[in-house]
Amino acid sequence: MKTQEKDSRDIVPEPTVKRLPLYLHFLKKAKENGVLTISAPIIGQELEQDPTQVVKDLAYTGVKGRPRVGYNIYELIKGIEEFLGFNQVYDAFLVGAGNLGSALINYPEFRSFGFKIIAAFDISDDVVGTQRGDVNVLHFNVFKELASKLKVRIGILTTPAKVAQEVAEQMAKAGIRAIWNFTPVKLKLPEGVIVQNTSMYSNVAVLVMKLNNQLKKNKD
Amino acid sequence: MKTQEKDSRDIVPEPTVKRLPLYLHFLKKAKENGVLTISAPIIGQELEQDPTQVVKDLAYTGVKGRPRVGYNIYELIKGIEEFLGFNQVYDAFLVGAGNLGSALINYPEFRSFGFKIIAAFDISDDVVGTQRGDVNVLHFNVFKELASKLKVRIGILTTPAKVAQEVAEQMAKAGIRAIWNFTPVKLKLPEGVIVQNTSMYSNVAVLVMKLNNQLKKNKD
DNA sequence: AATAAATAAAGAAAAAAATCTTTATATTAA
DNA sequence: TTAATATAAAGATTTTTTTCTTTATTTATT
Ligand SMILES: NC(=O)c1ccc[n+]([C@@H]2O[C@H](COP(=O)([O-])OP(=O)(O)OC[C@H]3O[C@@H](n4cnc5c(N)ncnc54)[C@H](O)[C@@H]3O)[C@@H](O)[C@H]2O)c1
Ligand SMILES: NC(=O)c1ccc[n+]([C@@H]2O[C@H](COP(=O)([O-])OP(=O)(O)OC[C@H]3O[C@@H](n4cnc5c(N)ncnc54)[C@H](O)[C@@H]3O)[C@@H](O)[C@H]2O)c1
Repeated sequence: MKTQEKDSRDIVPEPTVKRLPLYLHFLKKAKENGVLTISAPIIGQELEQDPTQVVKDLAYTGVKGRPRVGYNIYELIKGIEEFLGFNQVYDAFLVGAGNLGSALINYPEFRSFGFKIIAAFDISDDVVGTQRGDVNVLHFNVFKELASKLKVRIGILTTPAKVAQEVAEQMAKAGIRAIWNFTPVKLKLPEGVIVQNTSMYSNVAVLVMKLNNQLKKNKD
Repeated sequence: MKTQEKDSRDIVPEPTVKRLPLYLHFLKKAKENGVLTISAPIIGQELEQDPTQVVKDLAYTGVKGRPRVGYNIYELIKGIEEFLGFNQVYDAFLVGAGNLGSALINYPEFRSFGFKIIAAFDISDDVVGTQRGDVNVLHFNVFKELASKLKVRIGILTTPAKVAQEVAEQMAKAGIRAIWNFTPVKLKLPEGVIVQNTSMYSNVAVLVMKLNNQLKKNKD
C-alpha cells in the first residue's frame, strides 16, 4: 500500500476507530442495566481487550476517567458518539435492492451509527416501485437528480459484482463522497471518493482457516 | 488482548489470510478474461497493494512464480484455494432466518469459499416451515439433534442481539465449532469454539469518520 | 552467446499497533 | 488522618505488519 498522507486530524489509528463502536454497544447495554460508572478493566474484561488498550482508545475521545471509579457512563457514551460523528445523521442512498440490500434497508440501528437510508435504487422492474418498510425503491436513472437535490453524500453499494464499477462511477458523478461497498470488487474511483469495503470473504477465510487448523490439531 | 498461543501451523498473519480471498476473486475474474499468467506487480496495481506484499502473501501458499513471467494463473487459484481450505466444502447451519439471515441463505457464492448453508433455524411461526431457495427453515428445537447427526461444525448467527449469547451457547453444546457472528454481541463461549465477528458497526464508524474528516478538511 | 530487463524471493528496515511498566491521583477503609 | 488500593494516564518496550533493499533467476533481445 502506498504511504498514506497524514493529517493532523487523521491520526486516530484505524483499529481504535473500529473498537470504539464495540465499546459503545456494550456501554449502551450496561447503561440500560443501570450502570452509572464503569472502568476500563471492566470493559476490557467483557470485550476481551487489554485494559490499557481500552484506556488508550477512550483517551482519543477526550473523556476523562477518575482513578478508583472509572468513567461516567453517560459522558462516555456521549463522548464516543461525538467523536465518531454518530450524533449527526447523514442521509444515505442504497443501490441494488436485492437480498442483501433489502436486509440493510430494514435495519433501523444504523440510525444510531451516523446515517439513515432514505431511498433505494434498482433497475429491475420486479423491485422498482416497491417498498421496504418505509423506504421506496426508485429507478436508478433518477439517482443523480435526487442525490444532488438532496445533497446525499453516502451511498451503499449492493448490486451484483459485474455492474459494481459502473454503478459506483455513476454514484461518484452524482456527488456521492463515501461508498460502503459490499461487492467483492475493488472499485476504482476519482481521488477523494471514500470507499469502505465490507468483504465477507475475508471473514469467511479467517473462519475456515481457523477451523481447519483446529480440526487438524485435534486429530494428532 | 491476551498473548495468543502460537502453533507452528498457525503462523500465517491474519492480514495475509484476509487479503488472499481478494486476490482470489480478482484472479478468477482475470482467468475468465483469458489471462494465463500474472505477476505480483500487476495484482498489486489492480488491488492497490504493495507488490512485495503480494509476493509475500502468495509465498505462503507455496505456489512458485517465475521471474519475468509471473505466476501460472491456474496454479495460483488452485494454490490459494487449497491453502485457505476452500476446496473442501463444510456444511453450515444458520440461526435466525430474518432479514440478514435470508440474504445470506440466498447467497450461493459461499460455496466457493469453503462452506454451504444446508439448513436454517428460527423460532418464529412466521418463518418456521418456509423455504429460502432450496433451504428449509426449521424450528430451533431440532437444531441440536440435526447438528450432531449431520456433524455440522459451522454455525451462522443472525438472531436479534438480545438472544445471541443464549443461542450461541446452544449451538456450541450441539457441537458447533465455529460461529460466524453477525450480531453486535461479544459472545462468551467455551474454550475452543471459534468466533468470527462481522461487525458492520466498525466499518460504518471508519466510513463516517473519514467522511467527517474530509468534509471538515474541504471547509477550510 | 552475451546482455538487458523484469520480477520472484529473501532479508533488512521502518512503521504501526499492542502490550508492559511506571507514575500520579482519587477513593475507600483503617 | 493516614495508609492501602484501584485505576487513569503517560511512557517504554515488544511484537506485528508493512515497506524498502538487495540478490538471483528467467526470459527476451541484440
Ligand atoms: N447476499 C449476500 O449475503 C451477500 C454476501 C456477501 C456479498 N454480497 C454481495 O452483495 C451484492 C448483492 O448481493 P445480493 O445477494 O443482494 O444480490 P441480488 O441479486 O439479490 O441483488 C442485486 C440487486 O441489484 C440490482 N441491480 C442489478 N444491476 C443494477 C444496476 N445496474 N443498477 C442498480 N441496481 C442493479 C438487481 O436488480 C438486484 O435487485 C453482490 O455483489 C454480492 O457479491 C452478498
Ligand atoms: N439487517 C441488517 O442489515 C443487519 C446489519 C448488521 C447487523 N445485523 C444484526 O444481525 C442480526 C439479525 O438482524 P435482522 O435484521 O436480520 O433481524 P430480524 O429480526 O429480521 O431477524 C432475526 C430472526 O431471528 C429469529 N429469532 C429470534 N429469536 C430467536 C431464537 N431464540 N432462536 C432462533 N431464532 C430466533 C427471529 O424470529 C427472526 O426471524 C441482529 O443481531 C442485527 O444486529 C443486521
